[in-house]
Amino acid sequence: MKTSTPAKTPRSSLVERAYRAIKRRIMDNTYTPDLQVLEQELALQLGMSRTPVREALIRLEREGLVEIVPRRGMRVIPISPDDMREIYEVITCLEARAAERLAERKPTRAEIQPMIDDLETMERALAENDLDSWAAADERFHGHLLELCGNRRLALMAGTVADQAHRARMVTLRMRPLPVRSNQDHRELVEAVLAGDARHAYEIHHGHRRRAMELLTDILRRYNLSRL
Amino acid sequence: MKTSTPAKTPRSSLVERAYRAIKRRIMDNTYTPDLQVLEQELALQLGMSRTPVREALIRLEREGLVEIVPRRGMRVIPISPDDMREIYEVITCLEARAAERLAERKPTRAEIQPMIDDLETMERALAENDLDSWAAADERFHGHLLELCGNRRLALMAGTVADQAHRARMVTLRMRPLPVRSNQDHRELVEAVLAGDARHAYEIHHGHRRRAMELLTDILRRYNLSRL
DNA sequence: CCGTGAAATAGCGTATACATTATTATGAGG
DNA sequence: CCTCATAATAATGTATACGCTATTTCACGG
Repeated sequence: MKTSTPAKTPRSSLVERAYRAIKRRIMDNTYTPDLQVLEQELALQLGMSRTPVREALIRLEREGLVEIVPRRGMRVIPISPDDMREIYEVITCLEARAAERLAERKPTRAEIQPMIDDLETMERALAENDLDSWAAADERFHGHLLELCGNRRLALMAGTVADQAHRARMVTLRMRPLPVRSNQDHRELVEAVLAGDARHAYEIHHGHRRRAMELLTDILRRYNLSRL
Repeated sequence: MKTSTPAKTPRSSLVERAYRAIKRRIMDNTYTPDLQVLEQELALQLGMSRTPVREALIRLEREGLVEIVPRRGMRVIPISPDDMREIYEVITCLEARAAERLAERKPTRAEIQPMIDDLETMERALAENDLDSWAAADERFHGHLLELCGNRRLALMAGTVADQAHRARMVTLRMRPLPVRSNQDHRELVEAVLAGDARHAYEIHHGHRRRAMELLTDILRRYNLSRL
């Protein structure tokens, strides 16, 4: 009988490093949608050969972050108002269900402490007018909601599609009104979850995301940002 | 199984061929979850080198169909009752929204003709007790709903996660009661869509998928199928 | 100056080579 | 016969090689 332990994938593989590095540069807008970056160039910058770079690019392509154009290299996929709507529609369905599911589980305060921490960070950040810190905590809050909801596939998909909108959200961060209502929504969600009121949790979060969608698509349209 | 080929990539690329071939074998249960298939083996069978095989496997891994275990090759991911629940939960949110969206658009009968054709095929198949033909039309029906809903990201995600459950659905096809209610749901959905009644379309489809979820998870549990 | 086609170039897709490392096999000692 | 250390093996992860073809360059005629 073989007592073979499942071999672990090396977390520090070159593919993994390439994936992370390229993804980071996409997220922080180092690579903009008009820029073409060649495989060879990436390989050179990352100090590795084209092979792991290619494999990382395939992952990023599947996540909807880049497009691989033969002979042109990779290109970050730009976000139009319609894309934003598509993305938020998906997020809205999935996260609202996550909220509902989490509330159904009637978690203890300790279990959702990460969300509560994020909530408090957001409130402090808003009071101090620190939008960057607010945005970071907002993303963590939504991430924790997904993590805690208990459906890994749902979490993965919602996270993937949310990442597609990250750059656009950052760019528009200062074109939005202050996220006062957002913070209210977050607090109400936490309360509904703690109360185990699944229906209410669903409704709150659904409305929360839907309003964000309207807000963002409006901004993109108003400022004529069709290829963010 | 539908594999949208990015127009840019030559449809005859080896990666694409490998992807299709391996995916087909997974879907029709040629490769079962316990079977380990090595990269080299796949390459040999497909008459190509390991490189395109690896790239295809990365795609399949991102779609949640296989796991790549270093030194053990690829392994089809088995479906447990909990997995089935996760999958159907995602499908339920997304497809219900797709139905709602489609109805909102108030499409003409001609626009949704593909769905109507599938519907009729399903009704005929059920009358003739041809379950395989029914199942194929059922998949096409849901695929067409997604295609027509007008949100490509939503369609892609729902399709991807639905594919994860394909094998399990096929295996349990004959353990279910006859899909009489299913056909009713489908017809009602089409009618609600044609009437432009978005709310109703949402409710019908949501219930439809939720019932399917309960049915399937029950069957998996009852027959003790924990690694399908 | 502009359009056209041939030649040059570049970048990719795929194959192959190679080093690393987990797994299996081997063997000695108890 | 079993245990543990060590050697052999195998499959991967990554690098490199190479030919194909789209794109660009460039010469030349209109």
